[in-house]
Amino acid sequence: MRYTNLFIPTLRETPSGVNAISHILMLKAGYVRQLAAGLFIFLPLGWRVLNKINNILKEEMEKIGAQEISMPILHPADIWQQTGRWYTIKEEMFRLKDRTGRDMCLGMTHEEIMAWIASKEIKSYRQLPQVWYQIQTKLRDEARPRGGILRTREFIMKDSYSFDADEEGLNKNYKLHEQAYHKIFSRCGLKYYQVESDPGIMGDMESHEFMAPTSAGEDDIVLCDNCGYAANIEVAKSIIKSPDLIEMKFNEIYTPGKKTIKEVSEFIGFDERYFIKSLLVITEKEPVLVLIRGDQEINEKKLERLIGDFTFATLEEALKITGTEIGFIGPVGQKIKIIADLSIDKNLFYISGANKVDYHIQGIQPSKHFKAQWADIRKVKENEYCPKCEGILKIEKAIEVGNIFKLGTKYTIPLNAIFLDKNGKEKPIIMGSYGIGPARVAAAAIEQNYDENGIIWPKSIAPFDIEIIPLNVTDQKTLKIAEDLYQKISEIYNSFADRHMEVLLDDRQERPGVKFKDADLIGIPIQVIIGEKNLKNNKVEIKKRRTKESKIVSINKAIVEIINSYYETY
RNA sequence: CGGGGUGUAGCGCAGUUUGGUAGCGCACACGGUUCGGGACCGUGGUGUCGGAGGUUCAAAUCCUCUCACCCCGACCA
Repeated sequence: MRYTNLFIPTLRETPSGVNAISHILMLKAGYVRQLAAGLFIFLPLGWRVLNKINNILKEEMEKIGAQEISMPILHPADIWQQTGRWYTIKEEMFRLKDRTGRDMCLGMTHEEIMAWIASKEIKSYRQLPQVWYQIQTKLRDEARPRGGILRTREFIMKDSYSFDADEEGLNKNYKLHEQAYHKIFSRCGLKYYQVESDPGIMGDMESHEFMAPTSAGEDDIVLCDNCGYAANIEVAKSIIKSPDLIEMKFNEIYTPGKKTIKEVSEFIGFDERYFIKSLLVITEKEPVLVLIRGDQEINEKKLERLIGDFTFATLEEALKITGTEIGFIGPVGQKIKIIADLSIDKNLFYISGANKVDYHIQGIQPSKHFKAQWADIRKVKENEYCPKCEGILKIEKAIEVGNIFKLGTKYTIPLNAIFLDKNGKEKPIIMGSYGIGPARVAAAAIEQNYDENGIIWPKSIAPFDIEIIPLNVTDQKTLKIAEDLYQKISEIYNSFADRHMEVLLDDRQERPGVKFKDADLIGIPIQVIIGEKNLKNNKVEIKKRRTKESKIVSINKAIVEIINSYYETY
C-alpha cells in the first residue's frame, strides 16, 4: 500500500494528559483517536493491527474446533433478568428502553445470549459438545476508563463458550482453550503469565487469567521464579514464618493514647508480629471482627469472598458496636462474629486491644481466649515464600489480556438449557467461557516493545511487514527502484499464502528526516531505505526496526535480503 | 462516587494574580531555496478563550452554576 493513500496522522508533539506508553504511541503514530472517555476510533493502521490479532485468534480458535458466529449487542432485559445479572450488576450496564417501553441493555458479555440459544436448540447429548465464538463489541459503562485502550467503555472481545454434557467435557474444552491461548499470546509476541484468578461474578469454579506484565497494568500478580507458581494477588497465597514463642502472662496493660500497632509495639517493646490487629467491618447482615497478625494486611478481595460486601466501621459505628474506640478493640470477650487470619499462630501468645480505652491485653492465646472462624484473608507481599515450593515470591504489575472460566451450570440452569443424556435423563448443559481482548493485546505488545523513537511491533501483528522508504521521490532512479521492489515483493509473496508480505511504500514527497521519524514511530519491522548515495553503487539499505541493525545490499539481491531480514527479526 | 487537575487556533502552550477587547511555537496554504534523521526565507488563513448566567463603561481574566476530559482512589464479566 502507498503511504499517500493511507491516513496516518502522526503527531510531532506528545499529547498532553496521557500517561500509558501504549496510549501515547498509538496517538502519536496515528493508530487511534479518542472520541470521548473510554471510546476510541481505530484509524487505518490501528485497525490493521487489530485485524492481524483477530486473524490469529480465528486461526487458533478454528484449530480447537470452535465455530464463529455473531450475536447482537442489543439484548432484551428479560434474559439478563432470568440469570439475575440484570439486578446484581449495577451502573456498569448500559440500559435503555425500546419504543414500546421494553427494557433492553447493551451486552457487557454474552453468557446469557449464548446459554439462551443453547437452551433453544440443544436437546440431546448427541448435539454436544459445542464451542461457539465471536469477535464482537462489548459495552460496559466503566466507572473510570483509563490507560487509553487498556480500559474502555466499548471494546471488541473474542469470546468463546463451550457447551458440554459433563464435567469431563468441560475440562477438555478448558484445556483446549488454555493451550490455544498459549499459542495465541506467543504468536502475538507477548510476554505473559497464566495465573490463578478470582472467578468474580462469573461463577465459582476454576478460572485463569492471562496476564501481560507491564507497568501500565492494573493488576498485581504474584510469581515464583522457582516453580512457576503464578496467581493474581486477589487469590494468591504465601507462606510466612511465625516468630518464636514468647510466653506472656495474661493481663491488661496500660497504653494511654496508643492506638496503632506501631505505636503500641514501640511503647511496650514487642515486635509487631506478636500483635493481633483487630479490624471491625460491617456487612449487609452483621458486624464482623477481623483479626490478622500485627505486621500483615487484609486482602479485601479474599475477605469479600467470605463475607460479601463490607465496609470498614467508622469511629461512631465502632463505638456503638463494641463500646470502645478504634485502636483498643480486641477479640477477647467479643460477642460478634470473628474471622481470624491463618497468620495468627494458635500456639503463640499475643497482644491486642482490651476493648477498653487506653488498655491492651497481653498473653492472648487464640485457642483459649476467643473463638473464631479461621481463614486465609491475608494480602501477599513480595519476598514471602511460595505456597508450592517455598521459593521467594515477587510481584509484578500486569494487564489482563485473556481469561478462561469454568461456568458449570450457572447460566444454563436459570435459562433452562437442558438436554437428554444417554439414559433419557434431563441434565443441564455444562458451560465454560473464554475471552481475549484484542485491543489489550495490541496495547500490551506496545508496552512491551518500544523505544525512544516509537513502536516496535512484534512482526506477527505489525500493520505492515516491510516499509520501503525512497528518500527522494523526485529522483527518477530512486523512485523506479522503490516501485520495482514494492511491486515485486507484493506480487511474488502474495501468491504464496504462507509467505504473505504486506509492503508499505512511503511515496510521500517529504524530507528524509520526516520519513525516518515516521517510520520509527509507526514501527514496521523492516525498513528498506533507498537513497541516492547508495544507489550510485547500485545498493539499498535494509534496517531492522527492533535492533536498528542495518546492512547495505546490492539491488539485484535486495528482495532475497529483505525477506531474509524479515525472517531474522521477531 | 470521593480527592486532585486541566479546558485559549488542528496540536503543544503563554496570557488569568493586577479586567482594557487574544498571542507564541509547530502544523496548514502559496512562492523560492533545500533534500540521509521532524529544513530555511518570505507571504497568508485560522479562534463562539468549554458552555450558561451575573458583576462592570469594558470579562479569557472577577462571581455563580454547569459540561467535558485527565490523574489518584473506590469500582472493574
